[in-house]
Amino acid sequence: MTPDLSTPISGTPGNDSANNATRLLTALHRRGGTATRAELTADLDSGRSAISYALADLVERGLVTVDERPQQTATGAMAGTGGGRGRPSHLVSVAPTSPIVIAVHLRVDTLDVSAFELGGTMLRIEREAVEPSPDVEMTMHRIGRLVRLIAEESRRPCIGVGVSLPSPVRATDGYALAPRHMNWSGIPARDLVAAELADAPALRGLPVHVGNDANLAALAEHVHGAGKEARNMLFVTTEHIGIGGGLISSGRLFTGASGYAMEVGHTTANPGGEPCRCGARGCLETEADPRALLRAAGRLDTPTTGLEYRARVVLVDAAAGDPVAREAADTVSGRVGAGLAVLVNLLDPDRIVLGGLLARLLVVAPEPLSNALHERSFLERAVAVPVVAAALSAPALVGAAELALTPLLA
Amino acid sequence: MTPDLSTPISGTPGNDSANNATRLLTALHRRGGTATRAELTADLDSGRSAISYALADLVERGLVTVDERPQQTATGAMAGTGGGRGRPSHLVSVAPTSPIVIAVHLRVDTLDVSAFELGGTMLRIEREAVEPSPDVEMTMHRIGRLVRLIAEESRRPCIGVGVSLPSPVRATDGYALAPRHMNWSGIPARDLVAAELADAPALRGLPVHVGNDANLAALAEHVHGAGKEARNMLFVTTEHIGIGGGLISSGRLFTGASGYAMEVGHTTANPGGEPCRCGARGCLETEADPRALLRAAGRLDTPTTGLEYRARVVLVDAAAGDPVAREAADTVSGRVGAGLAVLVNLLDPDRIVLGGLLARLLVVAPEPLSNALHERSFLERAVAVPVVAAALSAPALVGAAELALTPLLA
DNA sequence: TCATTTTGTGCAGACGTTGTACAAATACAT
DNA sequence: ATGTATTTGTACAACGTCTGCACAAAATGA
Repeated sequence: MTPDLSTPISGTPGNDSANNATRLLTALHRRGGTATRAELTADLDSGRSAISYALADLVERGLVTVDERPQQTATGAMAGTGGGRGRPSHLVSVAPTSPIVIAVHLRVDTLDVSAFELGGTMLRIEREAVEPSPDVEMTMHRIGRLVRLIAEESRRPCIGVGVSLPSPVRATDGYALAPRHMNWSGIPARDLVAAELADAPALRGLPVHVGNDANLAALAEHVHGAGKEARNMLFVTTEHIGIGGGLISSGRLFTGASGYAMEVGHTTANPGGEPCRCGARGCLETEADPRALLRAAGRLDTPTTGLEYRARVVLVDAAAGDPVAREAADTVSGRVGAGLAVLVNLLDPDRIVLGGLLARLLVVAPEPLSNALHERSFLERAVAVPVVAAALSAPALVGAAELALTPLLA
Repeated sequence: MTPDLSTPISGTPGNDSANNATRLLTALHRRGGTATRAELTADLDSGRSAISYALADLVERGLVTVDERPQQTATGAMAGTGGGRGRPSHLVSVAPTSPIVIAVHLRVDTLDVSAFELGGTMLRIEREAVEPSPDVEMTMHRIGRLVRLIAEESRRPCIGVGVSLPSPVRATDGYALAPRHMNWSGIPARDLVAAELADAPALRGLPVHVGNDANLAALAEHVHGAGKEARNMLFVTTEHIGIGGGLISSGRLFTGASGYAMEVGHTTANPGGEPCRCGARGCLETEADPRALLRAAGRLDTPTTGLEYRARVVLVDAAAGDPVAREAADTVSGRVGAGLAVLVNLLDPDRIVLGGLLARLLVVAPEPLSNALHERSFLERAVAVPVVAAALSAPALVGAAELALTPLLA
């Protein structure tokens, strides 16, 4: 049984995308793919019969299944309900026949390709190592091969491919402007990936969505991770070299007009600090990425190999009591706080999520960060923005899946 | 005939606000209050009968009127249509019985209170001078008196009051955190204005909306001014002291989680410049507000009187050939460009609108600004963001009206 | 005067949503 | 066991919005 997506998941005959069926599917997705009918009814705050109607639609399309008699555990307690009084609620789940998406995440040293279903569940992942400064064409071939492999072996309809790249990505055509540290000058990423899919009849013409890695990580943390409850979430991360950022505004990913928004690397974190390639001094990128931490710890000898790992070691040493490492962690932590303050003044988030090395830094040295944030930001006088570490292990990959799922949930 | 707003301008029985009637009203509003049916049909791209249906609703409610026989001019050309072939389109206008809103704009030296109707037409304005460091209670009384006066004399139903304040405003309760340069410490603005309305039976309980002046100016320029075509518009302005900003994201005002977003005054414009009250150096606020221009021109003798006017004189002199004034204008212009570059890297707007003194500066000295913007911003490599001067004479006032109208158009 | 073009209207039908009343399924007290 | 309270799912009728089609209306141009 293949799901029927030929007709739009309607709404008013015309152009309404905020109908109950779509909202229901979105609510189920945000709950991780499994929820009771009662929970979904509460999420949508409509009547129970509205849910019946919408649910029937989704079931008929093969997108969800309803278990009317949730399995009783050995003790007799219900699986889905809280165990209260009253008739136990049916359990709604993503159907095993429901469509999947393929997510691709290209990093400096690894390539991840993965299948996701509704709810954000990762079904399978393939990881390959990437050599430094890889060949564009060969990399695209490898992406294409893995996507085809996973899509075919999954034996489920695939409705889209999401690609996460370490580069600003033009929204109109998925062109990657400047893939960071790949020695690539700019590539028409969406078209290149789409061309790879043209070889497989089943995948030809499949929509390909491309996004910036940090933006997608922000999206993922918002939907499934540490920013679930937030509606205006600022995400900042660092991996390898440079700083990436993403913003969720009113529950939606803030992309800017062209898709280049939230290049936070050149926010001032330390006026009069190290000179940056952008011409200014003391940018977040030069003061708080793995290189900066290694430099502060006096360990920046071999420039560009295993930066992130070696920076993590500094944090481990700091936690273990190494005074030099501790000093370095505190210094960088303060710089991060100062940079975040600038962003808070501009963006007024209700939550800040830190990813990559910054998440680990937050655990090892939280005080300098929050102190600097409080001192420097005007809004902190009125609202204390919680700063938390990211919750997902592969946020950009999940975000790429999220991107490919949006047409279904929009 | 008073318009009937008791039932929601429906849509689906439940909670749909994106129905044709509302969309039609919004389209009419954005066209300035007058449009042909054909134009509205195109704006909504639905069938003609859908417009018929929605329009009948709005006419019945007394919100709009339809002129079926648009006046022919002396030459015989139609007023509304382009004069092409075919049946001429009916002319749709905001009804003279339609509701109005009252807009209030409090500045350091003036208080404006004004009536607006749908379409953004200002019906009447009352302006009073405000003494430096005014008494809060007295100022609120004056606001209340003018609002009641205008609302009563307009003889039309009033559906809301919008208030623009030179302060960050908390979204939840309309509390003005720190009214700039008023010597006020923070006031529950919404409640105070609402209390003033309680005296007049006709206005009691009327919704009061409070917003930051720069945010509201941004909103106004987006809907009726220089940012009409933009969907991601950055607005920056300066009046008297300090720098204000606002952002339109995907066609909607970006407020942040609490309403404090876009405090752009402390964006770095000149690393190592003048020390700022925020602790950093070279903030936009210290490098590009009227004081900064006066300082650069060597005319900052008497600190805080008529700053904006005297700064304008500097620009006039610069345009007339005064070398010192010219040098000052060029310097400040470059600083503005550098500050905008930081914002462009973060926010990726498709248009920048400058208001107040910055609009005049843009006319007198555009090159240093655009050069600095191009040099410093990464995105400029890919997209050249147009920078234009504001088009409205009282944008914050119009924005306050816009704020009060949103419940009708949402 | 007639064809062409563009625009408004009437009408029937479809569809999503809701509210109400009722049935089903549990926990808890007796 | 039995009944009551509580919570949840379903059937059904009604409503209101939107659409598409066919037709009428109002202009231009040959």
